Amino acid sequence: MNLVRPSLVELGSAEIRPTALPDHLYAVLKQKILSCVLLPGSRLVEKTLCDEFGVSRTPLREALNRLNHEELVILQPNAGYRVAPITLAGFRSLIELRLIIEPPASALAAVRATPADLADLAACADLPYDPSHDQGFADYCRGNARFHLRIVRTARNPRLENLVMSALDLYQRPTYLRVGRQLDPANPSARHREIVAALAARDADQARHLMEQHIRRGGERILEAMAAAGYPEA
Amino acid sequence: MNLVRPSLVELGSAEIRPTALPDHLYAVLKQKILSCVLLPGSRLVEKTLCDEFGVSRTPLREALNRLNHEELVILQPNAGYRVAPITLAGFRSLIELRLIIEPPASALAAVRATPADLADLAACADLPYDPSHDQGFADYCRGNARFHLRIVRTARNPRLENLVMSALDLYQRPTYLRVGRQLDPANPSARHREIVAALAARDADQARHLMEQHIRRGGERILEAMAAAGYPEA
DNA sequence: ACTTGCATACGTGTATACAATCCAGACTTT
DNA sequence: AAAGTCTGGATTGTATACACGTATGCAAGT
Repeated sequence: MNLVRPSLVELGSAEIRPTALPDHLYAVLKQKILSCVLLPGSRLVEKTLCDEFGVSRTPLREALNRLNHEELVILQPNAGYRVAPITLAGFRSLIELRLIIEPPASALAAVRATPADLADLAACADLPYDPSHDQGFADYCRGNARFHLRIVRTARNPRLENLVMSALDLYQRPTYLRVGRQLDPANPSARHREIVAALAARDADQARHLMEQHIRRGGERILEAMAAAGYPEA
Repeated sequence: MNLVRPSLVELGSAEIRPTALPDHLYAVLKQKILSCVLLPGSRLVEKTLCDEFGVSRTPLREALNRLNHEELVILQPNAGYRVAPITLAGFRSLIELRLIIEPPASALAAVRATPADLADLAACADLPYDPSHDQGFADYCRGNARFHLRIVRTARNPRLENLVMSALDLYQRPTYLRVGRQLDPANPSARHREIVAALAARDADQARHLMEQHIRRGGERILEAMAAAGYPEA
């Protein structure tokens, strides 16, 4: 490698020693895909990316393989890579997954939350919601994901946490494409606060129920917007 | 590559064209790890494995990376690979995951099952249970996994299917170590048939409930045996 | 005897060269 | 003119050589 590695824009995080090359490439590519800087369906060529990042094919291929197994890029053997397309069926299965995992995880969180968790969650619940600017919209999306992830973390099961993290990642892509952006009715902070209140009251059933409603409504809204925008079924 | 690739023992499956090298290595290593031919904690060295399989490091590393991300092997940077250890906490989180996913998936299956699904499931429900021989025990484990996977497939959500597949894989390892083998009370075929009956009756709630009981009991039994066998908490 | 420092060997991390495969376009043939 | 085939280029798949970091064993000093 003969190029200085560009430092990953990492908000707040210390980033002491330079990240391992494949991890770094993975993170950057993933960010570009999730934020639709690399559009769904666009072609990815190893050589081109190597030149762009100033690395050889070996670490890059490791990153692409990882993205491939997470279904963010598609690799047709001996043919090439493409950024995974966005489909209605794919998004539906994602909503279904979230509906299965996050409500029970919230119920667990109601049982297992410490006072520190609750304080943290209360701080995460309120989101800055300013859809008039791109940056404001992006901040809102990240804040929303952070809240949901923080809930699952409170359930104290690392497997669940990883799963939801991955699901939220995939979830952000249609959102970033501004599908359903204008349809956003109101800031979901109110609903978030209700959920936190249920956790604080140790009301597992209520937490489960509120989370289910919350995810279902948001998912249906985006799904409708996607259908209206003409995304393919599969 | 100058060596004939050993064909993967694939029961029934056609295996038309030779599998891609990394996929093949991944499958073989995974099988060895899950069946505890490669014991938890044992060291894996790239060069050694390369010689053994007659391939170069590139495709092998791809397989190891995949296993690493699935938490079947652990890689400490610049130090080496080890087969992931088995811990009580890890297994507990796995049970919790199955308890969250499979019961709702069964409920979905009750709604979405076709007559063909039901026939298939009925055929999968009965397991050959002969714990007196190693082979009989292994067959039982595989049959059990196949049944649970067939249920989830009936839910018609590929994401759920992949998740449960991965969870069942990890689940088999403690079982293969014969932990809790002698404690096995009876063939679970009866419980499986009850679940299939609930699906056939389109009784989603009953299917969910039965599946939850089934997983909880099996999990607790293995967990107790693991604790008795002295597996570490973490 | 125990600790500390260094040298060496071992194993992973990266780069690059080579082989196999697929696709596109042009040419030939019917 | 249409269809089939062949050839060239592009891109991934694999192998291998080199660079770097880490651990281990030995020796010297306390």
